[in-house]
Amino acid sequence: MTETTTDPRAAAPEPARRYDFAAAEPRWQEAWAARGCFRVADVPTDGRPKYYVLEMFPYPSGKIHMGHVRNYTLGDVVARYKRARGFSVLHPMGWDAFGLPAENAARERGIHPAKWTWDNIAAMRAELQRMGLSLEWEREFATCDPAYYGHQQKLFLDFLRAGLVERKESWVNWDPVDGTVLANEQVIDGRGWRSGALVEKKQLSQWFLRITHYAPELLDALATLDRWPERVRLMQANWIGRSEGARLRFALDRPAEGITDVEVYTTRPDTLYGMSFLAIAPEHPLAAGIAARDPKAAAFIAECRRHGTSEVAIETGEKHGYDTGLRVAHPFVKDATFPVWIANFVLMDYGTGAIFGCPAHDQRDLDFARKYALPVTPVVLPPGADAATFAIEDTAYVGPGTAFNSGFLDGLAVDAAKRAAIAALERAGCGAGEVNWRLRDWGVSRQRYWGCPIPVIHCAACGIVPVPDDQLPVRLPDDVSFDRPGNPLDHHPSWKHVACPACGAAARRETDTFDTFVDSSWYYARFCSPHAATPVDRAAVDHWLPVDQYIGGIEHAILHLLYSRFFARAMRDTGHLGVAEPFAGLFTQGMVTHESYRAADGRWLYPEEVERRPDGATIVRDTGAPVTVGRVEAMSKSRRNTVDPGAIIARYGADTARWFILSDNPPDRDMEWTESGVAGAYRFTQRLFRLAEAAADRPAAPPPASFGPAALALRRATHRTIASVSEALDGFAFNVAVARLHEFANAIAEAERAAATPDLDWARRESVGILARLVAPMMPHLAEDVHARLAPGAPLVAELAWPEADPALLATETITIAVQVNGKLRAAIALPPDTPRDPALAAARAEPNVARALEGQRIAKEIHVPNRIVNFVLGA
RNA sequence: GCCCGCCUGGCGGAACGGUAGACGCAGCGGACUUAAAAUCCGCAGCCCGUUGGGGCGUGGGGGUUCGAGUCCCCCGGCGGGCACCA
Repeated sequence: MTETTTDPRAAAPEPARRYDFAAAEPRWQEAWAARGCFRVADVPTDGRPKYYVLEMFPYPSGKIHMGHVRNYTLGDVVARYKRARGFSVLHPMGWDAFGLPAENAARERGIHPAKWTWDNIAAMRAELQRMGLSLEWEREFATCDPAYYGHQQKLFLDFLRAGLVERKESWVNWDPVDGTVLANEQVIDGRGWRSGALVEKKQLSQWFLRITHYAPELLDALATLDRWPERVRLMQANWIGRSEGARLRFALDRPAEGITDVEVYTTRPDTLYGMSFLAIAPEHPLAAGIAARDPKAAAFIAECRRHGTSEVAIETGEKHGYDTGLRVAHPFVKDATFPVWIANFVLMDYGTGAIFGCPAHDQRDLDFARKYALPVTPVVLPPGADAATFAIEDTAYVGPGTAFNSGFLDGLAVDAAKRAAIAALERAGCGAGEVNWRLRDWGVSRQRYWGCPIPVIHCAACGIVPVPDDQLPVRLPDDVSFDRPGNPLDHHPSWKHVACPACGAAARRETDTFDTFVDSSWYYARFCSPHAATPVDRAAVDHWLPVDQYIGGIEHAILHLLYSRFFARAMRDTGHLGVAEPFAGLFTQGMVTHESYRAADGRWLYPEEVERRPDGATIVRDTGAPVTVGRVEAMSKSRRNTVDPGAIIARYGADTARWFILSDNPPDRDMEWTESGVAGAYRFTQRLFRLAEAAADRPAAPPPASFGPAALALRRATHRTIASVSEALDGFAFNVAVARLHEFANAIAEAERAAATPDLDWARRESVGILARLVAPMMPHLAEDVHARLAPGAPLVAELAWPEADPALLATETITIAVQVNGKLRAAIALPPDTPRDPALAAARAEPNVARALEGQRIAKEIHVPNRIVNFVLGA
């Protein structure tokens, strides 16, 4: 299927010549591949400056979606543009191929995860290749290939030797029926998504990468990432969460299970006088001690375990507590004691797992205090408030102010009060100032089959024993079954039974696999030398890294990018890399959205099932039944508001799809995919082709000695467009580049209507030739076609340098200046560039409309901004 | 709940603090055609006015400025992230 025209009259005796994308696109794709246009060496020696363009590699779900089309089109524009600008461009592609969906397919449909994954890769590779991306396919790899993950195991072992790996306990969501750990997204209303069983928290011994070791560096280096979006840096800074506060000990009124005091971390030591309770996490050792002799406490803790581990679940869930009956002494107030509660909103992972509650100045504490009728004493007085009447209702006061009701702190501003409180704690020997981090170590253990095996062996005698380098990769076994709950690696009859590499005794292989974020934390480095026998070739990464432009979804703003930044540092400290920051430039694209449609019975409908009638009504195409048009939202299978890129490319061609996706709006915002928008983009490809045909029909001749007004005007438009499109592409304003090219096409069409003269003919051929090269990053196939028509036998556009604007043709003769009276527009005057103040003001006053507005008025001020504006400010 | 964004005609958007609405989509009018499609040309923020022109307008409210879509504060709506989805 190519064109949709089946009307026999379309094949009339003199058919209009049309651009046949279906024939042209594969032809140019083959030409690029045959000439090796996009190939670079691992360690180039040609002296060109390097530029590494990388888009986030896809998960091989089976089909590409519009989000991929957008992501890879953006990257391809950058890659092609930088190549034309003289850079040696590295632009690779691969597959983030481990993950849960493959295991789900195995459990639900009996397909082996490896087969499912590799079949999907083959299908998606073919789809990507039809997009005409300037990728170097010779560098392709998939993370599920032992040739990749073996190197990952080597990196892990190097990290282990460098002290960057730790084994510790952590809490997970446990599905007791399926016998598996659940992702937060698999916990729905407290139940496992598949089994429906009530989820429990369970403690497991897991592998952790010590990302917290780099917390200060990861935070400080954000300031150097000046080509990252500010909001991503902000999100990362908040995630790392450096806080200054105090660690302090509260003495228990009576020891419980050998524990005599509770340590608390607080960022608000200035509010200690507002304390009304102390709360510990349900997982706190003291809580366990109390539960041992108090069945009600044990029941409360068990109840807390039935809720999810996610921050959302903890923060939005109703606050519950259990009063242990224990009390603690206040560090500053003699004889004052406060109750110790176990509370479900206290996080064991942050600080010390215990807090002191100051309800007046912390919303969570206030909610808790109101629920259990605990006292609320304000101790920070907002500026201008009256100490006698200031009271807290439903909202905690967290703003600035001065301490009151606070003994020796009274009258101090918040910051000064914090310092004074810390100093007092240190003098009293019960606490000290401390910097704390929100960032936690990265738990990488997953109890799953379809992931990279963690290369260690557990030996009863030797403990944890790394798999020797010469036994890498530790390969996944192929013969696994998914018919039982739990981890297939653990169930495998023989795989885990191995001899200890150290002592030779019977030992057990680690059956956990890595979090798939590990796979994607260093793939950018592997692409520099994808066939190296070591994880990376040092000369190759030294040449290519960091990635100059990384492009992907904002949803990866925190985890993937932070893990990659960590991995680069860990690889640096183990000698694999010379850089700490993997991505010098980052661009985060918006989502692709579409209207959603619902039938009368509530069933979601695919866009191709509905039709919009001329009167505006939307109906089911086959039945004529009415359709409810829903919100425009992210494309998703469940709402069926998806558009298949394969179908779009088959119907309109890759260039049209690329052009529309670039033209619709700025790339960092969400875009709406519309049928009319694609159709418009398609019309433009045909229009451009017709302009090229018309220009190619003009005789080719050497440049004339001089140009008449029409030819000069066209040449000015041509060179202004070179400048404006270059500027737009440099700034990622691809929609603006598209608009400038539309204007340029309009200018060429206008010139086409003028009488043919040799100078104008020459300018027409020049303009269309330049148009082809300016359009090439976005519509590379059509650009080649047009270029080949104008200059048969010339090099490919993909091999040409970017056009240069002639400065002489960029200068203008007049500039339009706005004239305002009291800031209101009253006229526009045309002046030579850089007209000085006095003549500009005189010309402005001479405008009838301005003169009328100024008549009889006193002018208080005259503003003149050269080449921009004149503003007369009238006096009182 | 916490953190981070976004909001401009019917729609997507453009706009170094300096003529708001470039360009496109949809729409309307015209040309071409026996007719239609395709194509080409033109109109178009809203309101008042025959014209010249005037008023109002960038989610709402306030502020800074000669001048605010743009900078600051408050409010509203929509979206992203929250550590085992990728």
